[in-house]
Amino acid sequence: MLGNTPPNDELNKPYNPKNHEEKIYKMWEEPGYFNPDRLPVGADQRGNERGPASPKLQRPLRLVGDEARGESTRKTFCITMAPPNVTGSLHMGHALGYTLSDILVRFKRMRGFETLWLPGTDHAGIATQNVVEKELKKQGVSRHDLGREKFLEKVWEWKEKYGHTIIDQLKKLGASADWSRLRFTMDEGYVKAVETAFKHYYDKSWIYQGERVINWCPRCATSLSDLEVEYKEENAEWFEIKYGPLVIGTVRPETKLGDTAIAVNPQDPRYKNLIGQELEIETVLGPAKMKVVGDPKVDMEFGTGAMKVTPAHDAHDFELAEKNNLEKKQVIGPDGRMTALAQKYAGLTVKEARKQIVADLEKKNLLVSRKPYLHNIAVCYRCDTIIEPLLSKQWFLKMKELAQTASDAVKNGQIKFHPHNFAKTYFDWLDNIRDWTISRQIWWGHKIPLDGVSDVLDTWFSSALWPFAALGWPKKTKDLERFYPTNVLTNDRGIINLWDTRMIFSGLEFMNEKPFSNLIIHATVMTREGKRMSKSLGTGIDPLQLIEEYGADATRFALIWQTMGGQDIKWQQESLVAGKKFMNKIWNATRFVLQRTGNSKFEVRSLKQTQISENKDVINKFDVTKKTVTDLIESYEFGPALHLLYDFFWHDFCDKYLEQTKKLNDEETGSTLLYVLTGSLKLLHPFIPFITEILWGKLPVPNKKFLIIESW
RNA sequence: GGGCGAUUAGUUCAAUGGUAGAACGCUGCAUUCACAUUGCAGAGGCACAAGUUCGAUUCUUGUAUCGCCCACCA
Repeated sequence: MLGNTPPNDELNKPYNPKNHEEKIYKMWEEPGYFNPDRLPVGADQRGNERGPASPKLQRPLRLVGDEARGESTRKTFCITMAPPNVTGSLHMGHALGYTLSDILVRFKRMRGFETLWLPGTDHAGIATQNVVEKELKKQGVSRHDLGREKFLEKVWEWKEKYGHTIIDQLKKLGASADWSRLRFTMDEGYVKAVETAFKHYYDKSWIYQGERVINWCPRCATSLSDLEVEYKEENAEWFEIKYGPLVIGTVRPETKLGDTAIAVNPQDPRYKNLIGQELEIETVLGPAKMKVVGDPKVDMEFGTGAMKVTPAHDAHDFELAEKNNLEKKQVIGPDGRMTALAQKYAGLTVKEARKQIVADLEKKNLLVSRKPYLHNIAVCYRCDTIIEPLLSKQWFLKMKELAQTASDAVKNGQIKFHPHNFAKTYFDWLDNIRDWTISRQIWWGHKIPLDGVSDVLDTWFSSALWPFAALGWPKKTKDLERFYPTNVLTNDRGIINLWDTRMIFSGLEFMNEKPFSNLIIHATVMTREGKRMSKSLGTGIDPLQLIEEYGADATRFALIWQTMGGQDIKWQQESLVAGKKFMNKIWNATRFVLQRTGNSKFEVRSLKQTQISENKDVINKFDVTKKTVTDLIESYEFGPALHLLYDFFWHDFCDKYLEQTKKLNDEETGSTLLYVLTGSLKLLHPFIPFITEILWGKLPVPNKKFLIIESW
């Protein structure tokens, strides 16, 4: 079988990953070792051969999938891969997260579990639509020129062409995911899952349509959830404006055209006697009448203590208006321009209107003061455009009960966060939950399954179903039965509430069972200075370049080497050097052992009778190391596990024992060398899979399989 | 504003209620017999203050600095 042969080139002096990695990956993938249905079972008793592995030594695979199911008693282990965006390319955060998953998956596979790492990609609504729109723009075409149907065709075309980029990159990293099960959050079965989920909520009356003030991105022309809004500091101006007998402050004078009331704190001695009165107020649009309402949320200390109420353009004011039955005047439209209600300002952009209105206020002698003011502005997380809070009709999902079940599942220990601290982020969000705006006014996404609605669902609505939808739900598939609930999920802390929380309540709602037992929140890779890596700031490091230059093993080594107890990694290029050197050490130690044991009758298993105390020492030390490393991986302490292995292999095995054996030349030392080396390669394999597999192929081990499927 | 975490060698990080370790870097020596991507040796460090303790880098409290998350003040 093509690619099923270990590389038979000689072990040249310097280790060069480039010569090997691609070949090795094919050797794993083609026989189906990533696929739990095609894993060989049990030990093969046939061979007594020693010496380097030959392809003949590979025994035929016995299937453990559907065919052997009845008799299979092996336990399963499943991770559903956090599906990267189809628009994505691998960044350091991915590289770390996926390496961690791969370590666990390889470890469990070697421990004899039916192991599935289920991969997929996410359609990433707004992100993907933006990418394709940008492409079209180069040709001078907008999506509106094309129309919805044609535009969607273009997006699919784009997806077919570029959507696998990140998958190819994951393979370079060594990810042992079962690509034969690859899913996409908009593939046929997944559409069915989303529809089923929507219908379920709808029938429960948890999905409703309503008019609310939502976050609106004028550029993307869509609503956004609170979690999709980011804040930026901006130097603005603070205006104080005469409001009849009162003075109110604002940074956005243009929204005052939509004011329908004034709010004061009922405790405020200055104003409380005004509550309930209707004031005659001179505005830039002439005289207006405005009611004064009392609300304890008004901060007496802030500004003048009197607050204008703009129900159509502020979420809090909206609530106030609901409570007090106030009129809602929409003066800014979805295009970011003033509406007809703004009268003479209609058609102006927000910015233009502000300038004009301030000038008019001055003319009318209504502007009391203006001064520089530093504040936070809300911007779109995708395109950085300033968010306009707008009154808009959207679909919402009621969160109260879902939040409760999600909260309970973590409180009662069904689902564990690692590190546990992050559960706090989760509880805080759930405790202050608001209904989820699930509709988006873009074209690329899951259509809301109701007649006559052109909106699509928030991307996260579909991702929320991932752990079971990717296993086949709503169909009752064997995979679903076999692998759900999954064991572990790994991702960055940035999406705890965007994604993890929503998977948890979705799993509990649709499967009556948690989606995973352990949630590993991995470190964030920062720059050496401790700043966020960001493409736009040019502070990012491309893991593919590292793989190209140092090899996947050294890159994985460097990532894990720096993953210690703390949460952030300040990326150090030096750990790559350490990794590269370590690879070389392993390579050469193996060459040495082969020189000592090649063409001989050394047996891996004969060493237990050894009488030589030096041998005992190294063997005992190895056994302890093995036990500790196993425990560390089980408790997700990957960095310490790797440090321990490094220390043992380099300083105990190479520096001490290997040097000693140069003076001796008997069978016991040869066997001991083999015992410790082969054992070490196994322990190292999950971390640095390529080099260990190559070297494994060279060692005289009886009944040898590929290392990836050897027993731990 | 609220929360979480960090502060240890030149740098990035460990460990620890009683001699503080690693990697990379640095200095010296050695070796070409697995590896110069080497070996051996060496220099070099617990943010500050108070408390608990026989004893604190470790526990408690406070201060300072830094980072991250959440909220968002009209």
